[in-house]
Amino acid sequence: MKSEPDTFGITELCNKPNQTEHWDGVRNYQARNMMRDDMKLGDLAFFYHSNCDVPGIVGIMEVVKEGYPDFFAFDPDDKYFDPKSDPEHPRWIMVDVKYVKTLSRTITLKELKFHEELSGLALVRRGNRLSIMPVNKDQWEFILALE
DNA sequence: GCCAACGTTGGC
DNA sequence: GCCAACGTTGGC
Repeated sequence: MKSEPDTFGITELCNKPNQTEHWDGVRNYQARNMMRDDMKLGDLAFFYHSNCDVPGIVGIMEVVKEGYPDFFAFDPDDKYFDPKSDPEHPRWIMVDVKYVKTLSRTITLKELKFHEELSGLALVRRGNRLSIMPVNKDQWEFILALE
């Protein structure tokens, strides 16, 4: 799961009450569908810092609440307001994630691209701008072993 | 700051 | 349903 550290980095998540925060503001259907359909309680996710000096994986978090309406879309004053979404028919979904750990070092995008074993990773595929992407078990373990 | 790669919008 | 125009993402 990507986030820009200037906006919301892993340190911010760590400092939240209960080290938990809702992953709001996703306004892409593919990413939404993953939060709605695929992400289950207890699932782990990498925290990825994007659009920064050293893009890469910086930590791990856990899904502590499954998909529910992103209520920021209902607030006309919010940056993520979407008039096409309302409480009766919510268009956007978020999950709650809890901080698990910060990696001892950043596993950089450059590294992830370098390893042949990770060539199937959506993150390293050309032009992929999704903010949430799947990681399978083999990829997960391989990445963790790089730490 | 540049720009490639996408996603979305809206006219037709 | 097509596709040009536009906006956004995000690495570099």
